[in-house]
Amino acid sequence: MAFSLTITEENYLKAIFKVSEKEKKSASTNALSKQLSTTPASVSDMLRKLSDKDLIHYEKYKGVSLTPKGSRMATNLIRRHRLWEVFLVDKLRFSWDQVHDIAEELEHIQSDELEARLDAYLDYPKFDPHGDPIPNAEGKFTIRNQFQLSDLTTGHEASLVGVRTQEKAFLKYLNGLKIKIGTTIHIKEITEYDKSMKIVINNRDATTISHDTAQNLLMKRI
Amino acid sequence: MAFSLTITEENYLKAIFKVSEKEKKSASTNALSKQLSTTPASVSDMLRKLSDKDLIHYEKYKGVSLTPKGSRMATNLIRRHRLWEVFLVDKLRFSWDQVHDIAEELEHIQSDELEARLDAYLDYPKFDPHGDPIPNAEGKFTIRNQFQLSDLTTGHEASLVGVRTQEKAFLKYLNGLKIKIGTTIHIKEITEYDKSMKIVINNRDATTISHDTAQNLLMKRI
DNA sequence: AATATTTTTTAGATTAGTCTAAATTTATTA
DNA sequence: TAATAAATTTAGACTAATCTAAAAAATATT
Repeated sequence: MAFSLTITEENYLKAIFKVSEKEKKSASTNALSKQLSTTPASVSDMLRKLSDKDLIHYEKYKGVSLTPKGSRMATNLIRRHRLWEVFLVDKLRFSWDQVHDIAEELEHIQSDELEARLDAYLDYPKFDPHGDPIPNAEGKFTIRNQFQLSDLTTGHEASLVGVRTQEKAFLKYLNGLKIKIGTTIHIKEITEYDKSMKIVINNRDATTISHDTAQNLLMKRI
Repeated sequence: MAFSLTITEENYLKAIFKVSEKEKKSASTNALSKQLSTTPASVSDMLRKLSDKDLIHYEKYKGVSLTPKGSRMATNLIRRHRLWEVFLVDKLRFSWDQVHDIAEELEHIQSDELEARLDAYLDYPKFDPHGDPIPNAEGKFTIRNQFQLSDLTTGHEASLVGVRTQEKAFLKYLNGLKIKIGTTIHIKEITEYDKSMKIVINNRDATTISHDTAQNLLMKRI
């Protein structure tokens, strides 16, 4: 029996998934309140509710983790979110910095049939427009060999497969540099004192990027 | 300043629009409670709120009508609903009896940009999969010369442009008869006592339909 | 180990949307 | 037109999600 959650409950599950993934351990009340822009008190309340529904493992003062059931629902939301992002970029020609908020709403539309048909219509994409993997219907993520551009040394080149942050300002900055998924980056020089990099983009434009930027670019060998 | 309403408020506006249109006058509390499957008490509460926001004209015990502002919001919801239905049928290959409930959720996604891009992607459709007109961005509906199949006499033929009800059972019945938008119907015979009609569909299959069915088929001359 | 600090939970309130039951207004009909 | 019925509104209560302030537990520090 497919029981359904409120949008708020769904957002809590997603937040728990994200925080646990980032911190590599159970999520704290405080971390969740930050992720969700609510107060810790609200989080405590909701954790009790989600626990009653068997979606999370929760012991007071000990942090939370998802049960298999909660995890399935969270990955399904991520799947829907990323499928909609592909739709918005590939079909409706939105740019990659415009799609997050809209997909944040679209992911809550309740229909397995819609999810399946959208997936087929988009030709079963494995990655979203930011290079993040789209879990399959069973919740499995494709793992990819990737590394930060900042890990590369002078003279080497690599191809962009993803970004580590989706801040709009960052994505727009990349637009300006004509850097997108698939773009080739060649490292010409690394400044020693601040690790900034002189790079060539797609064998055409030369520019210099900060270490911070280089850390946010996920690459694969060509 | 584009202020936004809750999904519930939006649904009330749509209900008021629909009831007023059907009854050709201001909507009563009871009619709205039926349309929305709530109690009259809930409707009274909400009417006060919508009135405070200048979305409806409301005098206690006198029924309600939409203000220009409320009307704009209602027609915009109808526009979005119908655009999504076109998407679901034309692009995702849903059948016309499956799309209402999903569009009912999709219409509430808040993004003018999304609406505009979807419209362009679908090539600015003027009618939805049930033949209902899609209002333009200014809220204007295309008016069409149409009549019920039941108004036609023996020997004449016409082409289906819409349906008067979207009950799933009715739409599925039409699927079974291979009747859809654009289908040609030729009237062979009308039984006098119950007004049932012997018809030929697309110059191929002959069948008999009830007067009730004939009243729900909207046609245009060929 | 005792104290101070941080984190988390509880208590009590608030808002949106809903309900039932009672009160009030409007409409119908005898 | 007075009585009855129907429609509508109000009163009071409930749930979900949130908040602030206070209490309690866990962690860090001296």
